Amino acid sequence: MTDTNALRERGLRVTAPRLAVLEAVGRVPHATADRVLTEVRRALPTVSVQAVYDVLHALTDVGMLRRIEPAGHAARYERRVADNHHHVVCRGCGALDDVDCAVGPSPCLTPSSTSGFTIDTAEVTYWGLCPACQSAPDTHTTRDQPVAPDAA
Amino acid sequence: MTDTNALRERGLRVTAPRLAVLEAVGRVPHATADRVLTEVRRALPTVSVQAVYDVLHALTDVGMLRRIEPAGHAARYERRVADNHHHVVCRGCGALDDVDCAVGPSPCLTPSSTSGFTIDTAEVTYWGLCPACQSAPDTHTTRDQPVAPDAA
DNA sequence: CCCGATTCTTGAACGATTCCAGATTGGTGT
DNA sequence: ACACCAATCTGGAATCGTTCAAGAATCGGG
Repeated sequence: MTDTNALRERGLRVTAPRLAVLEAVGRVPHATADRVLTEVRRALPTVSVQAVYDVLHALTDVGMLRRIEPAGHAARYERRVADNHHHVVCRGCGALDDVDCAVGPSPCLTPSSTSGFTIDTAEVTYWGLCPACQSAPDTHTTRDQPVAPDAA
Repeated sequence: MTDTNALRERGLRVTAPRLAVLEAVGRVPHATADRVLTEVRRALPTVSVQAVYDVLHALTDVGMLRRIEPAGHAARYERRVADNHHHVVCRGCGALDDVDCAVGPSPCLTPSSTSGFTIDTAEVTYWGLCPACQSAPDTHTTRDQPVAPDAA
């Protein structure tokens, strides 16, 4: 299945920015909007900030991308794989990685009392320290030279 | 245990803004910083935005408050009770409520592979619709109640 | 190949939060 | 009680990520 066909199937027009965004998110695991912009501009130097946001929204809406929004950090995007995995976020540098849930397909999905809410999703986020921040306890104050695994 | 004593025990100074913030957060279940500011100003009209943020941070740091940051919404604060409960967030209006985890003390707390991360917390957020938004699917734009503006 | 709807560009605005510098205050030691 | 000094507060401006607005460009069915 090509990206072109995938777009058509969902009733979306096939445009250069959209293909480029899909390619970029596929290549850079958990890219921020800003990172996507940078990547896309290597191929299409003129794409606007707005175009990237529009495309990310459009693709997220039709389920071709998944958006992750760790508290206190910019949103990240990943190509949606059908599985229901979760994420770890580093408290030090914000690095993000995938985590498969150890216990069954959907644990925690059935809260005891929901106060009348209709629940459609349960989202699990793990917080901790990435390997780099474990060995360099206070280095995260240096915002300019992040040791973050996916920052470079 | 008075708030005054609780503050002293943690080595924090006892100031009017701090007591007022504690009182406000205790009274308004999941208040945003802005809401806390409004509440506090009823008693102390001159407190600054900054003072409220400073106090919220200080109290959060020593564990007297817990901060909740639902994706796409302003942070909320609650008086910490020792239990480990989770939260439901309404996709329609951003309403937030407490949820007790149905399955045991800490399910999902042991992910299979953590990519070398040291995990200290597992956070669970449920997403769905609150009772009001279930019966009024698209009406939340016309509501006067200043709940969080939503991207939906 | 033409047209209308969708998508893109540019540029400015936005809300939540933080940074800054200086004035004020709490509470420990005397 | 008194003074002192660091912790705290005030006011205002700045920051980040994201969105709004209006017009120009593009996609793709007929």
